[in-house]
Amino acid sequence: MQDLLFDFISKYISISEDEKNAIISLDIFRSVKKGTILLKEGQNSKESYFVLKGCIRTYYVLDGDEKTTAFYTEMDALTPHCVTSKTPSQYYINCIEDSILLISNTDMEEEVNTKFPKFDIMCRMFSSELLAKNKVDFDEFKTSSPEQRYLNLLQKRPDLIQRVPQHQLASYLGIKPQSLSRLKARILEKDKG
Amino acid sequence: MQDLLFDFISKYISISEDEKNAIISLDIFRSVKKGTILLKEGQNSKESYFVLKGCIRTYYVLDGDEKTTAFYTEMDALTPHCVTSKTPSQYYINCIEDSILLISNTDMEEEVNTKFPKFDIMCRMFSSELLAKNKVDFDEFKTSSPEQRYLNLLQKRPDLIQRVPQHQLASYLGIKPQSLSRLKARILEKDKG
DNA sequence: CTTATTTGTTAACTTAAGTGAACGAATCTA
DNA sequence: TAGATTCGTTCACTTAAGTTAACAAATAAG
Repeated sequence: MQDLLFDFISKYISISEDEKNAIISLDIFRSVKKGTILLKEGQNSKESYFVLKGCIRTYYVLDGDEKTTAFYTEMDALTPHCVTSKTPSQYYINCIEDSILLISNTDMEEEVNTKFPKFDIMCRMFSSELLAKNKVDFDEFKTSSPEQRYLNLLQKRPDLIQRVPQHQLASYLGIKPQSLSRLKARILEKDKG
Repeated sequence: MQDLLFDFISKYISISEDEKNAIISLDIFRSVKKGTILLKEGQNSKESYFVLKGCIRTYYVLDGDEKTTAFYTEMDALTPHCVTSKTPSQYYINCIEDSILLISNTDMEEEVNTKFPKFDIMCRMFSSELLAKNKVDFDEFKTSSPEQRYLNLLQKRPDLIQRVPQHQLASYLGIKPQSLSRLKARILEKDKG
């Protein structure tokens, strides 16, 4: 399982056996049960997550109901806003499948930098890449209709549509569950005719 | 004008006079005229931008018309997706006001790191903060209606509504120009009644 | 196994966004 | 300055999403 992580890191920087052992010694791999709440609204967490296996989601509670805004699956990383801004979290993080996560804490930063000095460089490459990607996703969202967004998701992350409850998918697509049902029926009708 | 940049950097790391001089010696400050196209679709640019004064926008050309997806104003930074992904750009970048920009090139990276070793650390802090913020903006967009998005913009970036053409604002809000006009009229009507 | 809760779909109705066209007003250009 | 283009708004009409409610299927709880 850790090999997945090292393969991932190798995409950005070269990594020695010593560094691999140093990372393992940090003891940051966690097995997390489906349903676990990793972060609650109002909390001041310092934890970041990297998904090795499974799925976690972020959601807001607005007017009493949940609005799911993102899913993180294999090889996705998430540093909650509250960690960088040092303000209470506006949203929840929830583990929706039995998962294996890498959980790091900003308090460990000094230790990480000592044991693994290339950490900053790697993070800079990684987070600037993620930022650019996130912007493109946002652009795509802005410039397309709900139906196009659904079709796009079907292309790019077909697994999500299978592994995730529809009502969570709906808010992820920026619409209501009823609209998602209708939209899917509409598409199916088109394919027939 | 450069003081603006140094004040900005100081929010993340401490910076010495020597380092300030080193940054100035990189010769990266540019005055750019309104209307200038900084990046075109299909180009493989290595340039990143930091706005000291003025405004630049990113836009796509889809089915022959422009879709504006973002505006960058004072103290905003933009590394185009093509720079990190090393693939041709999907979008344009356009200077929409006479501006003063800091323009850096990935070819300069080695020189920057020599002259200003804290650069990586600063970038990591900066881009991970930006990433988290961008996600929150995306979340907000997903969970609100066009009208709410407009009212939200009115609160958070009232200057944008003044300084930017309405048809560009419309696609930034994910709607058509006609819908933006209608939506504004609707709000005005509500305020009266 | 039975009951309660959650989840997904369908339907009727309301509301708002998309579309295509028209029209001044502002801006640019020759 | 005259003519062309761009820009913002309005209108009538179409299309699709929001809303409220009902109901069946799947899942969880007792």
